[in-house]
Amino acid sequence: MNDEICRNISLTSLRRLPSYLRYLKTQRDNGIDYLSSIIIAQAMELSPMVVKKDLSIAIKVEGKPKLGYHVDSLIKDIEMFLGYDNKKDAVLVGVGSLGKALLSYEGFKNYGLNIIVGFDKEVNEPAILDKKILSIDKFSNLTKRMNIHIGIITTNKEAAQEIANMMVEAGIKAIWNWAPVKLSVPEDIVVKNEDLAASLAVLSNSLSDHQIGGSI
Amino acid sequence: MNDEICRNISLTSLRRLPSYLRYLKTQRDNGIDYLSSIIIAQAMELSPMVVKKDLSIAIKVEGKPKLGYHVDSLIKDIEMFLGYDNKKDAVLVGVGSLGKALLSYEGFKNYGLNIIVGFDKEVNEPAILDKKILSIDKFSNLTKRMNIHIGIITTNKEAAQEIANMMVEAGIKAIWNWAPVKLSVPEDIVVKNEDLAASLAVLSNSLSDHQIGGSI
DNA sequence: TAGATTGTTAATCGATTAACAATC
DNA sequence: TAGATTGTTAATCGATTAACAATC
Repeated sequence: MNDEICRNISLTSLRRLPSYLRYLKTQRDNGIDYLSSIIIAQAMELSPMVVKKDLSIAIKVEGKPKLGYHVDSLIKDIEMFLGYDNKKDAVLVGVGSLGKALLSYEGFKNYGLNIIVGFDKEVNEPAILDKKILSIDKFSNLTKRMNIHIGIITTNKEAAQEIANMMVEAGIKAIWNWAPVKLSVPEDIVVKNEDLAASLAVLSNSLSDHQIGGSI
Repeated sequence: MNDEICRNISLTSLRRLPSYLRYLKTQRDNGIDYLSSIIIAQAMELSPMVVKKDLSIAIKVEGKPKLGYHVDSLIKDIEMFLGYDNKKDAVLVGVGSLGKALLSYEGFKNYGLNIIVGFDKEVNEPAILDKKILSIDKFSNLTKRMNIHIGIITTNKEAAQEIANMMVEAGIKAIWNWAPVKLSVPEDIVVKNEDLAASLAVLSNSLSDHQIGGSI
């Protein structure tokens, strides 16, 4: 009766989309025009059902029975869905070794993310590759002026909450937090925690005696 | 009838354990002796039920009705369960900016991981902090001799598969892969992919119009 | 046309949430 | 004892898997 019941986009599907993209691009570069869910599933070690469900959330150009999915269209659709088409600007605070690593990571531009500048308390070097490093004093002003909505925190855990507050004040809407703390932010701010300890726990567990059920 | 049916340890529970640990340690340092699931849940923005279920997978010393959990015992139990008690040695291949960041990340020692050495094709500096950097030629020999079972790949995507093969040959059992490729390894090798693109997809999605249901 | 693969609807499975007896 | 909080067993919820009609 109600057509507006929300489309079921699962978090796990969303997480898998970037890896489909990687695979599809390599196949496109090999000159492949069409791929079936069966082939994709084999290559990515998933079941064809999962592939079909996942792709269905992003797809505009439907697959063709017997042929499969048109690779070029599929890539475009997924990129569109993931927002890789319109580059998103981000700022980073905390130019330690991790901050430097993210600032110099070339891959982000493929994913629609553009870290335009790094901030730190002390500016020891003027830039990392082509990214300027500025004093934290200039954060608010620049972020507001450039209307930036994504902030990346790579400070130590002591500074993280303070930086988060500053980000919120400056109009940041989404925070990618690499510091090992739980940030408290207003409800409308999205926080994605990159928890190295949690990753490690999963890996470590797989080497121990008491093991969780599924695959990682 | 069958007592041996596997205990249900969920992946999500496992991932949350490190953050309990962080919270419990701060509270212990504040001089708190007992904490109830209700208090913990509030602090971590979970429901008390989730807390009780999560803790129950790791716990040896039971909580006390009316009082709650004994913080010290709880910390010890979780650390034991996560294997933080016996430090695990790991080796890292690919001393680019990301590799350097991981080599110099102080936090790992709290999580029972000890990256003892970094390898690269070209050795531009002899060490990062106290971690030696060695030529990749020495990988197999050293890894076998020291009987190391965890390998971290922070190379570019072109080199990753080759390095994975080398690791497997040298007796590595678990691989933490930061390169954006799907590695193919024998079935008994555990691979944990750290997929920056997937993280970013989730963050990015939250800023867009078509949004997934749950919280991140 | 026959065979293969699609998108979708129904069944299964597993994790989260709720309910509750046990107990300090 | 009464109240609070535990651990556990049952109900709900959501995602994964299976089944199948539609179609190229």
